[in-house]
Amino acid sequence: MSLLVDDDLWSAVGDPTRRRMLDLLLSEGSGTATSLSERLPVTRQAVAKHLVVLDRVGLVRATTAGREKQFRVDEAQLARAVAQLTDVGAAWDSRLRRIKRIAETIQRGRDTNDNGTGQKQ
Amino acid sequence: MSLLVDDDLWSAVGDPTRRRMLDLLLSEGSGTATSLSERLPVTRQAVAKHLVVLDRVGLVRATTAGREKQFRVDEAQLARAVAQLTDVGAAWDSRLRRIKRIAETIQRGRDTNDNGTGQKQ
DNA sequence: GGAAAAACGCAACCGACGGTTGCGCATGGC
DNA sequence: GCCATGCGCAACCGTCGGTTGCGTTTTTCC
Repeated sequence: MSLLVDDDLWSAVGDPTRRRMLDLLLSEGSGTATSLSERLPVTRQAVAKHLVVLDRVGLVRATTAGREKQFRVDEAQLARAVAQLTDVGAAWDSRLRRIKRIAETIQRGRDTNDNGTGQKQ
Repeated sequence: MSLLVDDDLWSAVGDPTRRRMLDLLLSEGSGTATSLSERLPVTRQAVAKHLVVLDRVGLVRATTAGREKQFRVDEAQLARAVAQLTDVGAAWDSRLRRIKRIAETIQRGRDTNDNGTGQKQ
């Protein structure tokens, strides 16, 4: 009921650029700040900042090799993020279903003159 | 594949305070900036700003009655947002599954020395 | 009817964030 | 050894979430 959501994880995934970065890393296996920036509409420095954020919440991990720093997705952590997305979605969905069911019941019943919905003043 | 996500809708839902506001509006049916702010750790003005954002993307609608401005969730639009959450989640989930399957195949086969996944430099 | 209170809107301000430009430093190829 | 490549650090800018302060309108109540 209380939707225990890790706000850090969520907000990490909340940024559209970071989502595209995760998409790229997933589809290509790994990438550096430079390689990712070539496929994104932002500069390398912006990508590097996002990588710091993603690393801080554990969604990616880096392996330094010489002058290159390869990043790849931490699959377990991304799975956790996905679970949170679907959890919140499911919670809202169930509430919406319940509301719709109640609305239909009222529509059928018409015993209560409690003005439940869109009554304009 | 391209995950056509409405960034405005997503970012509206991306903020934790706005998520809590939607939760409150769903569970209580409706609310004003003042009533919501009493149940949130932020001021009325902050809530009012968030309501503007939510209204702009169509997630809530307002009905003014005298000095009060009642907000309620637009269920169809929230349903769209939920669909986007689950879509992105499903896309990542399927990629994760595919990666895991490939990893297992490599683990079993050991014919390719193409270092596809978690090979530490 | 008039004063106080309740609800709202507007504006200024502040810190954090996404993004850019510019520079310096290390590593690798020739 | 030299130069290109990749990265990190710092300064700066606009936007956003949040606050405080003040003014306006509507309701309440004597």
